[in-house]
Amino acid sequence: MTRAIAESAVAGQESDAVSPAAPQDRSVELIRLLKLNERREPAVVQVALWVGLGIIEGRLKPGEDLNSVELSHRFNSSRTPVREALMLLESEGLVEIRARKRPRVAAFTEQRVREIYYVRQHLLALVGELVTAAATDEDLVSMRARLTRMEQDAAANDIDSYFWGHVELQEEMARIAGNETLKGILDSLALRTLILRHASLAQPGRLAASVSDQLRIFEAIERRDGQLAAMLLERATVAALNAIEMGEWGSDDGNPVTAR
Amino acid sequence: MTRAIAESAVAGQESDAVSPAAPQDRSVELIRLLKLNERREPAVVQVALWVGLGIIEGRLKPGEDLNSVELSHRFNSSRTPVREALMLLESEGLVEIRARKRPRVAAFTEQRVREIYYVRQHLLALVGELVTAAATDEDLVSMRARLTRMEQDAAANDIDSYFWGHVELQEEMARIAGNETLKGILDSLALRTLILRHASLAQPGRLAASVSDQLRIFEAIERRDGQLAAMLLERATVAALNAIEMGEWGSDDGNPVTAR
DNA sequence: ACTCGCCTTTCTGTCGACAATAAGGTATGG
DNA sequence: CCATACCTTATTGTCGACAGAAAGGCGAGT
Repeated sequence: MTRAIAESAVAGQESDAVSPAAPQDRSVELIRLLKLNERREPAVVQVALWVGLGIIEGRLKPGEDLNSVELSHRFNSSRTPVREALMLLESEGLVEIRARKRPRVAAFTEQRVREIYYVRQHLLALVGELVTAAATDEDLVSMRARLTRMEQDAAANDIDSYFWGHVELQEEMARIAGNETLKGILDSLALRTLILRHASLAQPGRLAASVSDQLRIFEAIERRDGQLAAMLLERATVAALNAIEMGEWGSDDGNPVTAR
Repeated sequence: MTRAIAESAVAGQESDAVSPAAPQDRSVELIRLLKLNERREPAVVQVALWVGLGIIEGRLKPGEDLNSVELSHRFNSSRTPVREALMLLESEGLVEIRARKRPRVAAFTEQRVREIYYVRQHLLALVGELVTAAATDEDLVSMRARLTRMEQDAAANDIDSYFWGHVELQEEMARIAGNETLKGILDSLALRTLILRHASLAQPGRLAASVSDQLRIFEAIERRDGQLAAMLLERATVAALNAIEMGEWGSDDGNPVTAR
């Protein structure tokens, strides 16, 4: 029996109480990322959020079993909505479901992470160009406000809050870019790397570097220099990958990774 | 009650018998595209294939209701596997499921199609570069063989067979490119446009133009000119979109669409 | 004839139960 | 002591039933 789930939280409804800033903001954001807005059967959403957040925050480890009967007990429901929630998470790459085997928390190879960042890098470049062309003055104001908050988070060394602010900023840029398909793909890719990104931000100096990158990107957009914005976004993405690789696998040397 | 499903096929197992060439090849290809290999509960696969093929072939029209109880009767199963199959198709964008409403065949706006092609265009350019760098001699032989078959299909004006050959060729290129994530995204995008692509190939001259495009792309790969391959793939994708837009919405003028 | 609201029917989401299968543990043999 | 085969247990996938929500039809009122 998999006891890990039973140990890792108590009530099932409120397993937060960890972060000081925004207790349910991340749930709201995750609901958007998982597209749970439309498909809002309460039980399904509840399970998907708890498991999804658990994976992203590292409470549930890669490869760990996700026992559907135990989850159903935890949420006082039957296995049907649990299975549905797990399938939703599977479609976003957070969970692996193979026939007749226990669902597991998805595990990435280093190769897979490189792949994701390679695609992300190029898609974010597209976003950079599109967002520069499409951003209204209000959009710029909104983005600037977000950046200010992120700067404050960074100054306070509040990694968690900065992290989610960063996620929301990229989501907003994708929205402004006006290509829902592109946004959906980026959301999906973002989800798969959330846990890694979160960890990489904890590295010394990484937070400051990220803030600096985001500021330069915003300035390029503000000056309507789409090519520059695209290039900066691309480089910032490569930098994020490098940070992840150093943190996660302890890159033997400091060579920048040429994402393939 | 939705009678459409009941009318549009009889047995539920074999609803092909339409094309002369490869009766189940397209099922095999669709199984790959829908990633049903690993998740091979027979009932689920059966339903997903029947509905998915129905959507792609146009047997099931956009917006049409997908009554789960009727589908379960059709396949002598309960609604559980049917629901699961529909969720799989939803995650690939072929079906829309909203809470407490009937699942429907997904309907695209023209805007959405443009979005998809905009992303596809850029991702295929990436594939062009990667595949040129990574293709072994055997890969080239295999691609050449595919192209030969496609030429024959085109000469025989066998749109259906050419169409699936084209799908398989792009799948193979993505595979050779060696980025599974990229391949997965392209598969997903491809699925959503299969029905449109199929229709657009029926336009006079479109088949020949497509063959010509594919040949030039292959030659660029063969000569290891990645940049050219990328550019040609991008242009071919734009051309495909133009064909779709003319066919589907009867473009008022002949101006090439600048995919946005 | 047309609109609005009620009522019936149909369908979805959920549940607990059951058979089949995988996982894990135990005993057996080398 | 380790490996293998068997057996027990736990877990999955499926089913039919049921409550509640949509959808559609019907009638009353204008």
